[in-house]
Amino acid sequence: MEDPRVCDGSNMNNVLFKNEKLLCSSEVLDSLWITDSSPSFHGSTSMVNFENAESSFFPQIDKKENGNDDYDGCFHQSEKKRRLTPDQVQFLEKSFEVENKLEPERKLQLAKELGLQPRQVAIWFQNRRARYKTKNLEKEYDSLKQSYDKLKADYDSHFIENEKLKIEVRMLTEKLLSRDKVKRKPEPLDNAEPKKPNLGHVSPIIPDASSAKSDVSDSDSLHYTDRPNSALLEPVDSSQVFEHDPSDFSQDEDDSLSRSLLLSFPKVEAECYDDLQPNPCNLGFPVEAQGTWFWPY
DNA sequence: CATACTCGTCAACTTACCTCA
DNA sequence: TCTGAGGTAAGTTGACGAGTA
Repeated sequence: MEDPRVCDGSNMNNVLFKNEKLLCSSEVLDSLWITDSSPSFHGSTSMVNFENAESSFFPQIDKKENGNDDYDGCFHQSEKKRRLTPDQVQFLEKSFEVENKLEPERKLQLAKELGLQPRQVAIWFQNRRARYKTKNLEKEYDSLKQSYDKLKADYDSHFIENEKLKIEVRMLTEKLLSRDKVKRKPEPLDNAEPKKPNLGHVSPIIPDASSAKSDVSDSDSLHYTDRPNSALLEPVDSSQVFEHDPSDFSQDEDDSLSRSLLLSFPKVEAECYDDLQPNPCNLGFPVEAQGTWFWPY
């Protein structure tokens, strides 16, 4: 059914790689190019003379349906649209795969081979590029959605892990504080009183366990007793807090652990999630998910 | 050299037609 | 047979670059 003149490999190559050949051989171009001997192409009048055309594509177009009157008329703009034949489309597709842009020379060559007007070829390429772009966008969307879903899953698992760690920090903090209270009990009351006036301009040091936000940040200030005015910040002698008691080795260990936890966790969280926020796209997270990036301590 | 004009091409959008479930 | 949806060829528009007077 296919005319080997058009569809055999060598001929296809002549069309598809014409541009390359153009660069190296004008003779090849001449042989491919419009000549008087070409029965299927006569420049701008090619559509008028198709009755004599021997292109394999063209006879399928019309003779089935409309006879010779429409055979010519099918290319008049007033006529109804006609689909390209599968062979024509296949040929154009192969050409598109090679190069999706259409140089004028190639356009004319394809038009000649397919028995179409150069304008039809140009339009086909324009529409094909548009379809290609649409499909590409769909693919891109799918891939982005996949990435988003994966990131979301990661985020969710990190969030859960983070919640667990926060609970652990809170428990350890409370444990630490209750131990401090036990230590302070034997102290005479008048030792603490002179420091009361300072509390007026200093935030309370004892963290409120009921306030989630104060848990970590206040715990930080509790232990930064080496600051210059730490004496003013501390309601009790800081030396008592960090008093080294060789007899209570396990407690010391516990204290160190608590301290390191208190100091390090907020940092870790900040490092983990701060880099999510500067992303201008917010990684595509929905607004409701973005709200949880600001941890309520 | 700068400017204005023409021409060809492109992307984006729209319309009209065809096919098929 | 009718109909609506989807695909596709072709039209329209505006932007852009190259060539030219």
